[in-house]
Amino acid sequence: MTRGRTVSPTRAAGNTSADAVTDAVLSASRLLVGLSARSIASVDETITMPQFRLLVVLSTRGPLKLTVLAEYLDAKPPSVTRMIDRLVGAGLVDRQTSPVSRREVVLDLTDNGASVVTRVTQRRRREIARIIGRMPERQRAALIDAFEAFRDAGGEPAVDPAGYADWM
Amino acid sequence: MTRGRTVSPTRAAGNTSADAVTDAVLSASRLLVGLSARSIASVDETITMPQFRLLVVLSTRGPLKLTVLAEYLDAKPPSVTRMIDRLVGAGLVDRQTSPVSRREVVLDLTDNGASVVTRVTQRRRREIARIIGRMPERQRAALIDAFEAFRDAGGEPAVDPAGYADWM
DNA sequence: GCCAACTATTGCATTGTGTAACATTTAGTG
DNA sequence: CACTAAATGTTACACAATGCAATAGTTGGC
Repeated sequence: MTRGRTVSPTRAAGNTSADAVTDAVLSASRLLVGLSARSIASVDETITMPQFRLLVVLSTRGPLKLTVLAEYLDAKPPSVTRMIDRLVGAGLVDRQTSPVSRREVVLDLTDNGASVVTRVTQRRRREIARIIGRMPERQRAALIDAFEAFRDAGGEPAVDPAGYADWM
Repeated sequence: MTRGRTVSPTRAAGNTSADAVTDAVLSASRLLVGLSARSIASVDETITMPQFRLLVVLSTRGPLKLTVLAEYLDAKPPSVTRMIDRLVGAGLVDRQTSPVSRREVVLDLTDNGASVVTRVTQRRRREIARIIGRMPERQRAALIDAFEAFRDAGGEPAVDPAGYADWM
């Protein structure tokens, strides 16, 4: 009994524009994920993607207590406790008991941690700029418009009240 | 010494269109990743994203031996061995000693595994179609064009010779 | 003042990941 | 043909990320 072999599952029977969009976004995602990983590695080989994402959240949101940080990361507190353990060990995050409540802790970037975020971000931005530079001029504006439309249609807040670029 | 607090790191000083593109693609990625995760969960709560990705590779490429599968997944053989252990245990993958060489194994989807891929893919496509349906008509074509241009500028092969939609 | 709720941590389990060491099998070479 | 080298997959060990359950300490309400 031989199962039919499709060239690509998303291009199988019932092909709609959903497939083309999926492939397009997925390709772009692959590209950016790889690019981000390389940007991180170029600054510090030992920092993982989840760790960098945590640093970015602290960078954008400022000092946070653990439960709030966990919410932003969409993770559970135990996970975050352990990640923080490692990042404190690496000298990238500072953990202090809250001055207002002794059961809370306040997490913040160290200068070192802030520096990592800055350098990785700059690196990534440079790489992306290089790619955009190779795109046809006409496409550049269209790219942003189209994807913002997609994002809006998908239900993600058009503008995050607090600034929201912390995916990785 | 107070570190400056930027609203969004990618929008910090030196703001270029790279930032807008990054945010746009990252938002779209977030959207699709979440959507994919939900599509997988709706079919089988126990299947993880890396596992599903492996299933998709087997679905698109057909039976593979372990080292080749590992290459497609950009992973090392030991990782794949263990993932396969679990997927064989779950009845989604079939592992056979190769008929041509007794040191090779041939991995392939079981009917059950193929069914999972089909159902998750359909589900995901349906969800994406719903989102696209909410987009302004004019944007739909622009979306695909723009992202293909971005992907091409990023160096990813414009058309994968063997069909290449196995990101997750 | 005591009990309930909150906050973070620790214990335990699972998955994914990698490097190094290993066993088995195949291929090549003299 | 015999022996060695390469290929192939697995196992051993280590570590990051993740979650649930249990726990310790703290705070707040009544």
